[in-house]
Amino acid sequence: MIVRFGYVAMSMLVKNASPSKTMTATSFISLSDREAAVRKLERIAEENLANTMRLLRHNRAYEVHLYRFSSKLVPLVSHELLAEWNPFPLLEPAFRDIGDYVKEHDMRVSFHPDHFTVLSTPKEDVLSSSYDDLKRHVLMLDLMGLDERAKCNIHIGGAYGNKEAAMNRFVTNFEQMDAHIGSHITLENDDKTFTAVETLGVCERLNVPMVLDVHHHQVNSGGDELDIELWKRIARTWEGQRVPPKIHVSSPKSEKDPRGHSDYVEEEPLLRFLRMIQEVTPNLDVMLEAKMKDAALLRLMDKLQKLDDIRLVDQTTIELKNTNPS
DNA sequence: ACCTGTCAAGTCTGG
DNA sequence: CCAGACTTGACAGGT
Repeated sequence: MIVRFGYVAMSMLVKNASPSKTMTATSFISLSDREAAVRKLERIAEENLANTMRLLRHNRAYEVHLYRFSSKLVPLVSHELLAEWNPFPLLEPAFRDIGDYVKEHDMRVSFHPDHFTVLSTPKEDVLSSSYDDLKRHVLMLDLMGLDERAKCNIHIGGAYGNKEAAMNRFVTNFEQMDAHIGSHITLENDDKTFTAVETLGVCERLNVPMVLDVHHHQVNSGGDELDIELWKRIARTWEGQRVPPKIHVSSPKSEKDPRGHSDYVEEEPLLRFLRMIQEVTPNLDVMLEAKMKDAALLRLMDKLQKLDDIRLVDQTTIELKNTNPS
């Protein structure tokens, strides 16, 4: 089994390379020259895209093949103050450069729109801004020239006191969307509301791939065990996709705060999972969600490479050998 | 240079 | 019905 690892948005190793710089709405308003304020926002966006390129070069140097873009590349873009603003023509060359680099080096990239993108909502205005947000994320992928292998990962959303109704609303609202947008979406189980089994059910209804978050399942399992049969169903949602299944891993911050994310990732729970699925899954991608980002990734690789059943393929890819053929 | 409070968003909880 | 918690990285203003 071949497993690749990646990290989210920002680097702990590359200094001053934030891809998420922004401006507050308050300070935008406080600038008397609106034209100048908009130009400032555009400069920040260009800086975020330039830093994203720096991070991709860093990823190439460290042989990191998996990366999630920041969802805050363009500051205030969804704010009502800037409803008339369209910065994308200006930013198109920068997006294209990023996409060219991703394709040239065979990287797998994604977005994770923030948790206020909620397709299960009963509110018309929330649904409308959720559509806008997804549209904008897919537009950015389009500007990069990336196809449906590049995903926007979201959660089901709120339950509003009735999970069944909320899931049905999600399905209906999803089906209303342009199929092009839908082809870029993955669904992930969350840490409070929709469990892995519930999320999987929605994925199967919509024929959408599911990103399993192992940590979320630990704190919000609904009593369901993550066994090989459940994994086979999850893996099946990736059939026909041109990318391997992806999972998220992170470790609990503490006993007091089991849902929080710790700085680094414990290897033992991950290894148990990988050893369970290795016979049915030849290729897997693992996104680390740790506070220490790429530093956590390198530390995990350092620990994994010492194990007898693991061989490093490159700096962030392992081969897990099958030591239990039965 | 560093520290503390504030900011974006939607949902959920408590009062 | 409304205020506050939740989450996260970064701004903003202070020392």
